[in-house]
Amino acid sequence: MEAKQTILVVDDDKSIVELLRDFLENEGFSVKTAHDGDRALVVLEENIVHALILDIMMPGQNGFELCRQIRAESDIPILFLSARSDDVDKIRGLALGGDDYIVKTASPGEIVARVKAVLRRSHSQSKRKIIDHDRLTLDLSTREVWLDGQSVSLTPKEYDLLRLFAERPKHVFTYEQLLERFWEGIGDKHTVRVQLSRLREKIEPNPNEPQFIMNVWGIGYRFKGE
Amino acid sequence: MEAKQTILVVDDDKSIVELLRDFLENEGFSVKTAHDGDRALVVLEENIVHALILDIMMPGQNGFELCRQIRAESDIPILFLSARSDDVDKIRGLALGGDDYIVKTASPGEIVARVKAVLRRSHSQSKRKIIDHDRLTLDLSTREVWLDGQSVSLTPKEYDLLRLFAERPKHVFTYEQLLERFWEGIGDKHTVRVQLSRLREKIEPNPNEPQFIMNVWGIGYRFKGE
DNA sequence: CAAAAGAGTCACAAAACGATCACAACATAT
DNA sequence: ATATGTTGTGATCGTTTTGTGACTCTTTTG
Repeated sequence: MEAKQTILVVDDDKSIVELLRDFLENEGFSVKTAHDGDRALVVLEENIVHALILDIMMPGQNGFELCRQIRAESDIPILFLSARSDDVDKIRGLALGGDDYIVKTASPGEIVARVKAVLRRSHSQSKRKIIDHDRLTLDLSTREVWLDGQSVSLTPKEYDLLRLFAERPKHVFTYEQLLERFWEGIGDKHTVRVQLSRLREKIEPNPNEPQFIMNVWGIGYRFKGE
Repeated sequence: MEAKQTILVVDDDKSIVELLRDFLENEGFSVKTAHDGDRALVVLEENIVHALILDIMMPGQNGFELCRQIRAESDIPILFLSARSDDVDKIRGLALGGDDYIVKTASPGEIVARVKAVLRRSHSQSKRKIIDHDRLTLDLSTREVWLDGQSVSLTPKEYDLLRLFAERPKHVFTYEQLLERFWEGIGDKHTVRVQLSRLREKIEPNPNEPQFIMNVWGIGYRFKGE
């Protein structure tokens, strides 16, 4: 008894739009359409849309520009449509969280599969994964961190490190493992130490007596147990 | 009455993927496949996968990057595939817990054997790798040690020594073997004795009458047997 | 039982390790 | 272009670990 999911298809080529509408409606989706960027923005404002299929190459305002505007407002997953597969790299660079791309020559089945996959991902992501260690809380979907309910602002690397540790409490990570994972294997232990020092300064009530990230002499670090 | 185990094979080379599928299905595994990292992530979300065979060199997002993303989410064992054996060192650094690697030239039988080994390990590891000798307990993944339930803090060398002994109770290690293994062959018996003296002080209820690490006159040491 | 070799302990110094600061390089946002 | 934030590197300082030498205790052996 699940509500229909709504997909917005944006393409100046009307035959493609109608083709996609057929496939998607067939699969039980509700479909909205737009033939240019401005129209798309209007539709987005007037409807609850769960995902967007967007042609990159459109006259006037192109797909990338539109994408940026949308992204400023929401996290809705976007599936990029492109005629040639050359653009794929560009799209990769642009792609965020739940995004994907399709070449126009893809089969109906494949397109529908991608749409479903993208929706599933954004779904499970919106279920909000949270890690909680009494005083410290991480929200994995928003990358927010709180200490005693107080929001803490971390840099990307700080957050990534903390998340790894918090997800596997008590597990000891060696310097080598951390370097491999966060520094592509280049750098030395010192880099790790400095980074963790900075992280501690932000999340440890008293950095001199760490409560969360403990050092394991000669080996590496681990997140506190119990 | 055991459920089939599912293996995900990720490689851009479709012929290799199908080859592996044949071998593995033949052995009673259920096999999923993906030809790039993004697809792999989707498959992982949609299925219960017990192990992953992953090509390191793939166009676009490479295997290391994918591995990192997966590792952020789960502990699933990963078997790395590589064409050349040069990468082995890198993989070693990256590998955690139950991981392993295979060169593409390996025989079908070998590959299947590795998969099974890795699954066995991850199985017994999820039960946490622990060595227990009634009064003394080691947790190999966190390097923690307890004596009568009381946590004992050991230095790296102390721990490494203890672990070696505890893993092979009753086995006699000569001074020469210990020096070879922990001191790169340089140093003399005296060094070993001092080190073990310190270790005993921490783990022996009464260091004058050792319960765990016994001396073998003129030869070396061994861990107690019953 | 005495001598010799092995084993254990203690104290001290050298070495390795860890934390932090300051600054430069780099990236990002405005 | 400027300002801001992030990250890596080098220098420094305090701490922990570890090797060494002196000394004592124990076991073996003749």
